[in-house]
Amino acid sequence: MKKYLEIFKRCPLFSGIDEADLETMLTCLGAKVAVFDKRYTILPEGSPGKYVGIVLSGSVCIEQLDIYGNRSILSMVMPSQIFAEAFACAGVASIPVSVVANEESEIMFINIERILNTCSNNCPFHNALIRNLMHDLAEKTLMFHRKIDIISKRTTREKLLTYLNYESKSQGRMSFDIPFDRQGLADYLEVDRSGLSLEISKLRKEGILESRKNHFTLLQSTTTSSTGGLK
Amino acid sequence: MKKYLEIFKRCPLFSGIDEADLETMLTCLGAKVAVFDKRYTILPEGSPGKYVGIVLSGSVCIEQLDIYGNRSILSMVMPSQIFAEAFACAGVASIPVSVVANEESEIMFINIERILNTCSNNCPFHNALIRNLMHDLAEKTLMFHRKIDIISKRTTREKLLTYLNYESKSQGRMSFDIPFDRQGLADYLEVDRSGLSLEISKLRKEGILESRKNHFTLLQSTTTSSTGGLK
DNA sequence: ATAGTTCTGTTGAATTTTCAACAAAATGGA
DNA sequence: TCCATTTTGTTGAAAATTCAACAGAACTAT
Repeated sequence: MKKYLEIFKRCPLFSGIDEADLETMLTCLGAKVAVFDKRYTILPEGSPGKYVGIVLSGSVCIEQLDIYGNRSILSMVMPSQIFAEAFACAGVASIPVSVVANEESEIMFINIERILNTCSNNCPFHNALIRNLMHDLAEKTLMFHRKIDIISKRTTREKLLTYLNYESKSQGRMSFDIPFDRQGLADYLEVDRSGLSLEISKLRKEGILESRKNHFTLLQSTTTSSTGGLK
Repeated sequence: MKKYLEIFKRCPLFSGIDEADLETMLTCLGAKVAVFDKRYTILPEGSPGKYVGIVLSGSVCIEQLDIYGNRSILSMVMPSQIFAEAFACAGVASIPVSVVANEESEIMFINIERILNTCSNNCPFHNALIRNLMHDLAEKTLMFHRKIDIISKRTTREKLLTYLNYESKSQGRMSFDIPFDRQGLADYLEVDRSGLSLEISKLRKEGILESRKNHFTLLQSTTTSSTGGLK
């Protein structure tokens, strides 16, 4: 477990927990680690919501397939972030999404019961973990607010620019990578891939952005949401 | 406070708290009640995220206006439900939504600090409240999953049917009221109002549903999401 | 290096949405 | 009850999206 120390330090679930206590705590929580190949479905839709997942390396994709096979991406989860905690905390019988490895990934699982129920050892950290879960869930709610703000826009262009502005703001620069390929970005923005490619081309020709693969550069303070945003 | 007892009993924030302790607890938490007229903006966008709101009567609308004045409705909050708790728990400086009274409404506010920080009286209920908040936030996350599932559909018809199916399932009947008027429903589904009216007419003519004002009846097990859903 | 596979950008046609405008219906007060 | 206001349904035109198909680029594995 030593080798994941840097991950644990940044993990919202463990914030405020003393490094020295981590190992005993993880043992007490019955944490298990597993490795998954790229594209492996870690938790298929319908799985019981019993475990909180922690990405130790790689990345996973929270997605949903409709009856036609169209994929909707809810979020990407990067190292040190957690997933499926909402289903676990709400105690849902079967989760409404799939969790898929975006690349080879190491994942740690903790049974939520071990977190919520104070154990026989009277470990002192349960209350801290619950507070951390509460804070994390509040942040996740904000994340969904942003996602809804993005996909509630009526055109592909507006969705894309709103997304890129959020990404730019959160990374603190005008030039940044995004964690999606084209199809992935389309599935996150909930639009058609070819229409998205077309729109990116147009924006490039209009001098509003530059892009190369999954690297984007915004060329104007295109604050779609305050300056008036380019028609 | 006595007259709100039934509300408090059903409020997710207070679940598991003994009736007899409610009054002292609310005093200790510094809970304040205020009444707002229909259409009054209870918390404008940009307000500090300091308070958790509890709807005692009436209903409020969590909404967002874009630069063109288009309204997006995130959710309706009914009596005994709470709102703005995610902003409070995440400690955001300014909330990204407005909270508007949908009708004359009585609202109770509690400063989140009073909940999170154990007070000088060493009140025993802080841990219970934090657990309740955690659970509530997990449920809110599920609510947003449903909302995203709805608005990620590509056509107005699919959005509407997906929404009505959720509503039907959650109310446990095929005939039910929804908490929106036409414009409100359009703003929740993130579509054009006139297009929505048109689609409702079509569905009625096709014998898929009946509707009268905000009362809808689904005439087929239109499980848009499992049976195949009508073209 | 090469062959096969996957990803990305382009195009045109069909479908759907948005927008504006207006009439009919419903609502709320005086 | 009647008037004024708000809400809802309809329509046609313009704009945008989706869909299918394909070619070129990029990537993988041998």
